[in-house]
Amino acid sequence: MKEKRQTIQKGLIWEAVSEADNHPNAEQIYDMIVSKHPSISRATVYRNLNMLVDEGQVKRVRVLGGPDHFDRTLGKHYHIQCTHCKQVSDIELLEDVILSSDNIATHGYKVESYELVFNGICPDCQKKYAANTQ
Amino acid sequence: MKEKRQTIQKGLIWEAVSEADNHPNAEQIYDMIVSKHPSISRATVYRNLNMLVDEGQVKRVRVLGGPDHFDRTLGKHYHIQCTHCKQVSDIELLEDVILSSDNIATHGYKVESYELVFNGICPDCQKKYAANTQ
DNA sequence: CTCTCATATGAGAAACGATACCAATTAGGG
DNA sequence: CCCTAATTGGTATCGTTTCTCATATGAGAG
Repeated sequence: MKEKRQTIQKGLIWEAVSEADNHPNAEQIYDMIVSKHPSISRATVYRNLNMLVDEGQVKRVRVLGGPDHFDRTLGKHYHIQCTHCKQVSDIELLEDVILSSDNIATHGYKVESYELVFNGICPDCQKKYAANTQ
Repeated sequence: MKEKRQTIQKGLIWEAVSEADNHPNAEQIYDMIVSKHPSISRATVYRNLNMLVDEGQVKRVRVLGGPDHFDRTLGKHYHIQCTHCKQVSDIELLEDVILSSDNIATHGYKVESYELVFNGICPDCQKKYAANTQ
């Protein structure tokens, strides 16, 4: 029974996500790899990212109205995206949001999950805005 | 000073959102209008939906990994999307989630907003699943 | 070590949602 | 009833992602 081969591309993609500390998106991961392995295809990056997410090795960070980002940190935490530079960062809730099912009027829905995404301005962009008025 | 003309297209689009009780997306709104006004263009639907959102006349409901939906209900509430049929419905939190800034470790970010989107299975799809095993 | 073949890759096309562009139309003030 | 800037319809383009398919390759069998 042959399945799930270990390829050098998959290794490189996992490595890229693991080394990045900035929640890269697929394009950024492609850019990180293409210098070492110029023949890699975008399709391969997307395919393997999906596999790695399915296998639970990396986490997909969806944001609103933009490409998915990918996270090496697997534990439960939330994310904030800079409205200017689109960078994604971790964000922690000191007191976790508890959304128990008896706090939701579901109108017959069976609630499976929720996603909580923050938007804001990152430290770098705050500085830029302070310096010059744009 | 000429600005913000009232066009029949804009009227039809507002009407469609107002009459729909199912948080339609742009394509569904286009479908609703095209029977009465066959010459309308998708571009006009997108343009006017953006205008109506800017003017505060309808609310944009972003979901993760799918087209935006539009809501005639303007007050603060949340949404749930069916993972099967992609239908969007209102959902109310009996006790509102309070995300005060001193409950968030922001790592230097200036938090502006957050979006909370639920996923689940709608009543119709629950029935379908109960009936036949897929 | 080689053969085999199912799985993965690379390259490009296509899907999909949304926006940009531009010539033609039109709302609505004068 | 004009005039003209705002809006429209049609199409091209964009950004992100998936699909297709011929070629290449990992890894188990011999």
